[in-house]
Amino acid sequence: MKLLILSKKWGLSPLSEELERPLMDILWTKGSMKGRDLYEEIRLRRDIAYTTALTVLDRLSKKGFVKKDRQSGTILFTPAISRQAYESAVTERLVQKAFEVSPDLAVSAFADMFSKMPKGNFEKLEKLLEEKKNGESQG
Amino acid sequence: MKLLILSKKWGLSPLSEELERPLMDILWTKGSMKGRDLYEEIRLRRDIAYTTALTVLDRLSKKGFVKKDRQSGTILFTPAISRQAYESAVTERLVQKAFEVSPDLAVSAFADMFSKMPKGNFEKLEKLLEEKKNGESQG
DNA sequence: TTGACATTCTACAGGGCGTAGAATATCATG
DNA sequence: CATGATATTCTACGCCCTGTAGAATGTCAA
Repeated sequence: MKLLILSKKWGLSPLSEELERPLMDILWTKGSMKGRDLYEEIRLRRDIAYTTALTVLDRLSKKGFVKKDRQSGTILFTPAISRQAYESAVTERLVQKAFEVSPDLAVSAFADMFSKMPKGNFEKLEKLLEEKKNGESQG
Repeated sequence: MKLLILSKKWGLSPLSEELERPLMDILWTKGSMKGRDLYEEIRLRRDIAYTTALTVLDRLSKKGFVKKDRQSGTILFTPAISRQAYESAVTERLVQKAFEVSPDLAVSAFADMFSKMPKGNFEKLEKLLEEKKNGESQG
């Protein structure tokens, strides 16, 4: 099974770096939090109002990124999707789009990328490719 | 030298598929055109006003995608960047972003991509990688 | 100078997001 | 149960991007 984060209204929305992503980062790091604590945390970095944080958090929940569980009056915010899953979905989308534009160019862009990276990844890729070549498509 | 299509205001703007891209496609295909002709062309696909097409064309020129040359009253619109260059810049950006999110995940996303592709690309990549490995970074 | 045609200006709508005050809900406690 | 503290939701505005197009203005041949 594959998480897609695709809704009618927000086709994958790579979270905005401005506020959404930072908020998710906090949540991903801390696990579950009350709005107030989340606010305290984000406040360390940006000078915004409490309601601003809460509004965005609410939108995030409507987009399916955050789960809200009422714990007697106070709501507990929890990531509805793991950082891993999110990053995975995003990279997948990006890569997919790159190939949509042009497989050839995508391939060279990648090759290029590798020429600027630590050797380690090189072997990693070759290994992955080798696996794929031999057809283990483990899901 | 590397085309970036980056402006203060429009950081790479992958052209919208709605109108911008279709217009550029026409321009890329036909080379240079007068506004009227371009309009006739786009009109075959979408029912919009002449000024709509011209407005978008104008914005495109402000973004640096289109060059406008006045030919006695009438303007000749010409792509300021080739389709190739555009696609190249876009895929590069996409790939780059994928790696920014997570090199590991980017690599597997790519490997994944390859497992669903014609064999040809497989060898192509291996060849490219081989080249990079041996350090020919031809510009 | 005028009329036909082209280009530019101005404007609005709609969606996303940051922003936050107003309104409302929840709950412990008196 | 009423109240006040605290939390959540509603409503709204601004800004940006893009599609949309009429109004205003420019260009040129006749």
